[in-house]
Parts: sequence; C-alpha cells; structure tokens
Amino acid sequence: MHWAEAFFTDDSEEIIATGISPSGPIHVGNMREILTGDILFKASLRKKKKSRFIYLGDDADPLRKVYPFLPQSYTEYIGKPLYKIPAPDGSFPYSEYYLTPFIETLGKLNVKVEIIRSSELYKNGVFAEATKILFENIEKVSRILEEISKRELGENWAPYNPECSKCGKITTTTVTELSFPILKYQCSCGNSGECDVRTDKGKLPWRLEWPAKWFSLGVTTEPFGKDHGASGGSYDTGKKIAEEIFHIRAPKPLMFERILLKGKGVMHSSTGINIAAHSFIENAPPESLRFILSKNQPSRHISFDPGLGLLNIMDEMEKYRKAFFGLDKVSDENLESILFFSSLTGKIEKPLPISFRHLLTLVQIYKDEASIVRLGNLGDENKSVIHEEIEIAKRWLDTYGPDDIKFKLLNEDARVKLTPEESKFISNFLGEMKDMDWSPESIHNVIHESIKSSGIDQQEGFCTFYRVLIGKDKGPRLGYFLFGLGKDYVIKRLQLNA
RNA sequence: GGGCCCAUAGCUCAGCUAGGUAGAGCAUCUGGCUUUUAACCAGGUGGUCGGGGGUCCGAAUCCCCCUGGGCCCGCCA
Repeated sequence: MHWAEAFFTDDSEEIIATGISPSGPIHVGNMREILTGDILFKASLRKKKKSRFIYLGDDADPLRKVYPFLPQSYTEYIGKPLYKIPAPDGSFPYSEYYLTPFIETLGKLNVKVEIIRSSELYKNGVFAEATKILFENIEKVSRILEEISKRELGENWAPYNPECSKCGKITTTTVTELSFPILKYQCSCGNSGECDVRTDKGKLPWRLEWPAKWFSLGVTTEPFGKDHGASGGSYDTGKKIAEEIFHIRAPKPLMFERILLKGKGVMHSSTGINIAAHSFIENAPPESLRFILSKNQPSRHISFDPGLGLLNIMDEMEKYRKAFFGLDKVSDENLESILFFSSLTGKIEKPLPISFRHLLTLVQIYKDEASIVRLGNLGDENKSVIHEEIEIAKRWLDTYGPDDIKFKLLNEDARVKLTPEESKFISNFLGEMKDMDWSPESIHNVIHESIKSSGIDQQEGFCTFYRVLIGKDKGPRLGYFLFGLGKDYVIKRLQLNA
C-alpha cells in the first residue's frame, strides 16, 4: 500500500496541518512539508475520511538574522515580526513578499489548502484560550520544557515573548511581572511597558506555539522535518504539553527526511544551496516534483537533480502513465496511487504523444510551435497542454539543461574539415538524396545506404553529419533532424562541406 | 552525551505496518533490428537481504547488540 494510504488506519476526522516560515524564498526542500501534507490529505479523502488541510504561515516569527540574500541594512529589523517589517524590494510586509510566490506555487501544484497566517491567530484571539491555559499552568509547563529538553529556562522565562512598544522587537524583552492577561516587561532598548498576551503584541515561543496551534485548531496529523523529531526536540515537548496541559492527543506525526541538492548537500535558504520552488516549477514540469515526493518514502532523503536526473524522472513518470493506460508495463503495486498523488488536475493524466526528452530536441530544431506540433505528430488534441509543455521544455533547457544535451546550428557558411572518407560519404548522400522522398524515414534509410556504399564506419557516418551541422559528435535523431532543417538547407550545407 | 533515518543484485531502490519459495528499473550477457543528445524488442545471468545473537515450525520482515553512512539535538523555525 502507498505510504500515505497506509498512514491512516481508522476513519476518524482529520485536520492535517503544516507550517513553513516565510523568512526567505521558499525552496524545493521546504516543499516536502507542504506536499507531504497534501498527499496525506488526498489519501485521507480517498479513504472517505472527513478531512481539512491547513497551512500555517509563520509570519509572526521574528527575523532571526541578516540572511545572505538580504542587504546589511536589515540589521535593524532583527528580532521584529516578519509581518511588521518591509520586504527587500520595498514592498510591505516582508512575510507576504515570500508568501505570495509560494501560494502561487501551491496553486500550480494542485495543492488546495486553507492558508492561515499565525499573525491572524494572535490578532483574532484564537490563541487566547491556549495562552490562558499555559499561564495557569506555568510551573508545570516550565518543568516539562526543562525535563524533556534538558535545558534550564532561567529566572525570567515566561511563556510569552512580548513585543517592545518602542523598538518593535520581541527578542529583546524581559518579562518582569505576569498576571494573565497582562504582563510587564523591560526591553534592552531602555523601554518598559505592559502587554496583553491575548493580542498580537508579542508571540508564544515556538515550543509552546506548536502545541497551542494543535489545541486551537484541533490538529490531528502533522508532517514535519526530522529536526523537530530529535529526542528532547520540539515534538517531544509539544506532545507532553498537549497531553498534560491541554489534555488533547498530540497529532499523529509523520517525520520526513530532507531534500538534498545533488552533489551539493542539504537544501538551506541560508547556505544558498537551494532551488526556489516557484522557479523550479516554472522551468521544469511541475508534476515531476509531486511525482518524486509521492513515489519516495518520506523516511528517505531525496537527492534532487534538476538536470539529467529530472529527465530520468520524466521518463519514469511517462512510463508509469503509459502503464496505467495499458500501453506499457511497470511492476509497482502503488502505480495508481503514485500517479494520482502526482496529478495536477485531480485525475490521472494521459501520457502526451511525445516524451519530454524528444520534445527537448524538437524545440531546439524548430523555432515555431506549429512546426513542432507538425513534426512531432502532436495533433490538435492536447493543444494547450502541449503549448505549455513546449514552453517548459525551452525554459528547462535554458535553466537546467546540461551542455551535452544542447546544440546550435553552425553558421550557414561555416566550413568543417573532413577526411576523404567522410567527404565521399557526404557526396554519396548528396547524390542519392536528389530525387528521394523527403521524409524522416526515407532520410534515415538513405543515410544507411550511403554509409554502406561509401564503406565508412557507421558511427563515423552519423558523426560527420553532426560535425557539419552543429559542430558536435552527437546530436538528435538524424532523420527527423534533417527533415526539419529542410532539403534546401541541408543540400547547401553539405555541398559547402563535401 | 542523546535521538532519528538508511544499509536488500554492479548501481538506484520496492518488499518490513499484519513473519510463509527474494523483486523491479538501469547496467551486464545472448538473440533480433534500418543505432544517436542515456535507441527499441525478446530472453538470460546476477543477492549468506551490513554483521552477530534471540523469539519462532519458519525471519529481509519481530526483539537485543554491533558496524558503516546520512542527519538532528540552546534560542528561533
């Protein structure tokens, strides 16, 4: 059984939650969380469970540091909530600047999720009840944190970080007095003040905010990265607080491994080792990302390769699709589930009449879409899908295409040095092509005949064409290639080099 | 110091939740074919399931120990 379907063992209602901090560009590695959640959500619906799926944007988190992609001037914003500071391009606020492309990306990936900003939860008092309970049990809460996470909280610890009314930071305040719902603080900027913890004038610390979220929203299932799952980590403390303070069951956890960028290491926004999610799905087939995540077990890390590796993924996905429609064979008992969870439309898409790999060749030969459709024998059936696929193929080549898969025609007047055997072969071909039927198949046949009649090595023969036309030793299938270039063009180039 | 994940064919991985004759793709080999940006078709070879112990009629699967690799463990997320 598929991992997502095996995850649910009863028919109770599910509220599946995920959260990603919009503190920077959301990258492919971050997508594992939301897509794992989405796959679980869809699996629960398939099992006829009543379910909701929530994404919580942690926009109330403070800016931690000046990330490498930020100007140095951001030093002044460190410690302030992301939804209260400006974005790098001058727009406002910071959090929406990174949330917007992410939300667009979700749409393109067929992720239908309720989007909630944690700032709203504070503003609307949704956390008020949870906060009250935490304050009422402050002794017990701090003991749990200290015992399970094996750290000391210190004298001035409070279950709430107030925002300084003067400097706006929530990381520099020290609580001096607390009696729910009002708390007094002293800030290192010199200011002191009061704050109502039922409002958005501050924030719960992460280890309390997480279980408070479970309590306030009724979360039953939550996928999260392994960093939360370490012993003594935030899931451990959250679980205990859920059970002993809020008297609820902690959500069923699904811990997933990280996504690595092949050859580079773990994806991280702060190290620069990452691919922005919105950029990947613009420059590669979006369903490939869903396919990768639904096919792999969450517990396994994924070595992500947007170049040649992606082509293999596409080959595999096309094979799966064909197999689903009885046109190929794949021995994977989860074939149908994997395809369903990869789908961008809610149903399993038919395979296109052309592979992504072949399309990459066509878009390099032909400038106009009409020719690609004609030469690829694509028909009118999937016009808009094919249009989109062609655009993606072009962008993929520009963005991730490895050099040995790209080619450019040489200038029309370029001369290439050939051996006598090669020249003879070209001449033979020119002789034979005069009154041939100009179609990909017959071109292919004539090439083979010319190879035989000139006694040249087979591979040499093919190489000769590529050297004359694109200056490389390898290239696209010659029949289609020459056909697309046009008879006149081919004759011209060959005569010049014969 | 603590924790999690991974280890199954040359490579990438299924199979482990509920123990019952060890699987796929790629690579390789054989045969076919009018070879091309990692061609296609048919068939074959290939594994003490990391090591050791235990439970069991029976273990890749469950339990314990060990080894190797990856990752995590103040705050923040």
